[in-house]
Amino acid sequence: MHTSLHISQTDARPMYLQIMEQIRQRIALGDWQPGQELPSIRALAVALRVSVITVKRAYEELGAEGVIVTRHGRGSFVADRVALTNDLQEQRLDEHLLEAARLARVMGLSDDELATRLRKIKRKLGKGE
Amino acid sequence: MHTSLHISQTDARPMYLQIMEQIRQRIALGDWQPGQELPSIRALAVALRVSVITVKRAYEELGAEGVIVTRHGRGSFVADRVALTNDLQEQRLDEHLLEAARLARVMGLSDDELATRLRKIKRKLGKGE
DNA sequence: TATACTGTACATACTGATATGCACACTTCA
DNA sequence: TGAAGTGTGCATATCAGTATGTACAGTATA
Repeated sequence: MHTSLHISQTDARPMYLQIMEQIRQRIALGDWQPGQELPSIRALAVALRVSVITVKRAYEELGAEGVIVTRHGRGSFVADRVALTNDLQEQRLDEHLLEAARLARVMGLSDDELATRLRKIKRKLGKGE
Repeated sequence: MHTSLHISQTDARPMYLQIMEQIRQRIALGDWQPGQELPSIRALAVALRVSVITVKRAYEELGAEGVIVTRHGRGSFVADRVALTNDLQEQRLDEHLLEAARLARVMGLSDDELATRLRKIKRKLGKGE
């Protein structure tokens, strides 16, 4: 199954978030298909040199988001219809973007300046955390 | 001087942040003028029923932002040239962009997708109002 | 049904952020 | 100079988030 997920020690974000993100990405890329079984939490824990519980937490939250489905004693699977982007998150994203756009207009920022600002912040985000 | 700052217990954000924000607002509104002395940390601590140290922390961070200036043994004062209206807006803009970037990453959105989303929202904003 | 896989529950440890009290240092001015 | 006002340093308490190991429970199948 060559999971090839990995934990970055230099990444300040919690491990369970890193795991969640990489799984989301695998699914988004079509690398892992709907219905397909995910690595067991034990197997993944060993591969990542991380506690079972940490993987469990990642799976739990992905389950709550509807990205995967977990069955006691059976395993975890990519959800059939993957609402990969949570509606709630999408709504929050738009709220922040809208407020940002409003402020930018008030401050007289051009589209380019705003876009540049966003890029800069994304860079910092990727590096710092 | 009727400070009339207050701490909301129902507000989940830390007290020192609430204090910072209210002081920024007073200054932005011109309620507190450049050079004007702020309440002493002790006085404010008593008024807000909060520890001296909590107020100190708020003042420290406002000092680091250049919004106020603190002199040992003298007191704290509104900074002389407070480009606060703009700084404040700029800060809020960055906060929204940062949160948007965070969400986008969590949702697995690419840079392009995020930028497109922002453009779309800006268009709608320009038309609607 | 026994075995070897699955996931789960729980008690605990560690860390960083937040909030605190009190003794101390600086400044002003009567 | 001393009293009364400023801010500061430090040791500590509390809490939420993160991470852990191990004993337990469900499922499949030889």
